Amino acid sequence: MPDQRIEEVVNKYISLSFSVNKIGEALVKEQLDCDLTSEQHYMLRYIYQNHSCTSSELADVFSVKKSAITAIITRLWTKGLIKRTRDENDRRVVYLTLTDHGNELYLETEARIHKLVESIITKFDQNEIEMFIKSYEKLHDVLLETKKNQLED
Amino acid sequence: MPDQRIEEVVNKYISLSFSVNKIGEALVKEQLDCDLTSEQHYMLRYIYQNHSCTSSELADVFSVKKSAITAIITRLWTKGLIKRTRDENDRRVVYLTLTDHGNELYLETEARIHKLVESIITKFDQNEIEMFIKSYEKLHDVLLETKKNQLED
DNA sequence: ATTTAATAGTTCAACTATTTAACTATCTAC
DNA sequence: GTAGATAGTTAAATAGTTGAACTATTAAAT
Repeated sequence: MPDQRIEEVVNKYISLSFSVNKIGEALVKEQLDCDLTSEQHYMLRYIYQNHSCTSSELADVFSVKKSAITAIITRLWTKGLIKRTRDENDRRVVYLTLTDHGNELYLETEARIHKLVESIITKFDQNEIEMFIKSYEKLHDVLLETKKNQLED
Repeated sequence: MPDQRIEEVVNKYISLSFSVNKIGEALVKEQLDCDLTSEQHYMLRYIYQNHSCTSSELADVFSVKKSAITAIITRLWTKGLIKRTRDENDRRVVYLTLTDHGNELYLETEARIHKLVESIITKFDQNEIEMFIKSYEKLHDVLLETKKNQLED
């Protein structure tokens, strides 16, 4: 690829990713309950999908410090959406799981978000969206790799 | 597309977009000066690309309320990175422009981010990245349309 | 011309998210 | 047993965001 085209693609990617993210987040936020924030929802999502997880795991996945996770999960705990359980073999470790209420709320919210995303996905033809997802997955892998390389610096 | 596959694609899109955004943002944040936040940088970026803009425009582009913009631009103003100029024909309107310092800082930072994004983009073959960008653009258009439709509700 | 309605941006208070630094257990390695 | 490392928490400070109210200012209606 000629250098000039790379420059254009890079610029386009930066602008698109910014805008897609902003609008995407705003649309998702409208599907949330008034007392659940976007970060909180994604946290419930991760816990739901993994049945249980630790603060360190969340900190890694969300690319933030452990103390940020503590603040968010304390709010979720205060709302009765998650519970904390100490690991019996390593008392430093706390497992986070969803309460019944947390489970219900998550599922209701996620259903609304699914509907939203579905309305968007179905505007693409099948071949195009499959190719897009495949490249998105590759992008994800490249970003993960880049993140790991920078951690080693 | 069969319903089941739609469900899979939707779920995959939600997970990927969350993760790509989180990691992408973390990587970008590492290219910033220690006293410039991600939001502030993107604001400088928008002002730079448009030479001048209003708070309302920024609020629309960033999908936030005008008061959020006021808070951010006041911080940028305090740092000497932008200036405010009242429109002479409509005294309610304030135009935001970059100062020389703001300009310099933006360009330096953006160069580092470009390098980062370039290192990622060049991991794709030309055909794939061109197709990806094309679909990303379409996604952007669909999201914009969806946002507009929801504003009318 | 006057009044009412709408708009741009600001202010304020409250809340959420994030960081850093320090801390309290707890575990691991020697 | 001691030193070092780790998981998660605490506290303070900063940034971002919302909703409500506000101050001009402009536009529309009367």
